[in-house]
Amino acid sequence: MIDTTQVEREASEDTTKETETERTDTEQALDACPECEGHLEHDQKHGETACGECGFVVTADEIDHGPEWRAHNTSERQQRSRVGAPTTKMMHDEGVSTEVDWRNQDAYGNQLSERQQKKMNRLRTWHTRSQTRNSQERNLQHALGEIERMASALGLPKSTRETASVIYRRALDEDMLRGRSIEGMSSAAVYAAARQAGIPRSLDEITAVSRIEELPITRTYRYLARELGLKIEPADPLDYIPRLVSDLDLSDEAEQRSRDLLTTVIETDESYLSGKNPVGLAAASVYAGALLANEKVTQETVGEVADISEVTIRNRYKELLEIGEDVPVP
DNA sequence: CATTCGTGAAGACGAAT
DNA sequence: ATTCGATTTCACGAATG
Repeated sequence: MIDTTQVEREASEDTTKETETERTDTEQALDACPECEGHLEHDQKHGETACGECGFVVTADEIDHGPEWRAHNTSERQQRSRVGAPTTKMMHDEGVSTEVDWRNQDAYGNQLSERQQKKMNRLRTWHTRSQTRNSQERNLQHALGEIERMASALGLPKSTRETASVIYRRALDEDMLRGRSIEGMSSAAVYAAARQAGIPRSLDEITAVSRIEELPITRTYRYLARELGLKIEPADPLDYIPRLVSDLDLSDEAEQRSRDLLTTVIETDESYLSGKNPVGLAAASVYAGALLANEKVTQETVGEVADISEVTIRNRYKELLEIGEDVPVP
């Protein structure tokens, strides 16, 4: 349950920013990331263009995420919300909190009129509501900010962020946060959401944008998946192929061959996936696909973009060709 | 010379006890 | 909590082009 009564705070922010001026409707501006050469993804909601790979933000529209409208119900809130906050700024505005004294006296100690008393009562009510009243609310704000930040750095679509938020809220409702870090749970939620959405990001990638180590993330994720009964298929290697192909600048043909190879292998032996790193499998099939399409890539480079050792690529690659040798060769 | 291939030791992880 | 089995990684050297 979310307390929807939150105080708007646009008043303090609209002075400096020109807000959402450029609303480029280009879904994805294709370009290369200056950091890691990964492909860039444009996030029009936030006016950011960030690398899908390393999270490097190319054009940042400052921290202002546009005007905040009042949201009257939950769905509106989800659509319009800047769900928590542009990260840091809001987080520490805990420091500027105000107190409304409980006594019905003015600053000089005079009793207030009845009318004034009523007014003060109303003020108190709204004040406590507006303040992140309990630890859960504060927790949630912090977490949602983090989720937003990480998802954006990973180039995940809006729907996935919402999934992550929902997962996090469920975890919070189930009181699963005890003894666990907000960061860990946020990261795990993002990871889970990405997998559910079929656009998996490997744990390494999550770790790269998270503020904590991989271990607590995996632990929390497992716990999360178990307790919440998240039905998550084991990551499908096919889902990794497009990204690898684009990172390696391979042709469509190579991608198609990779897919064909991988699907036939999976079909012939369902159990083949068990226990194996899906990224490794994807990388191997991409490598094989590139070779079949007569495009040159080394095991090393494929391993680099996939974050997989060449040895693993070798092993998988060998097995792939054994099982799926009936794919057409030019 | 660069790339690929094969190997054994060592670590990491999940499942079972 | 420990142990076991499978997988992955690392480091090296050999083979191949």
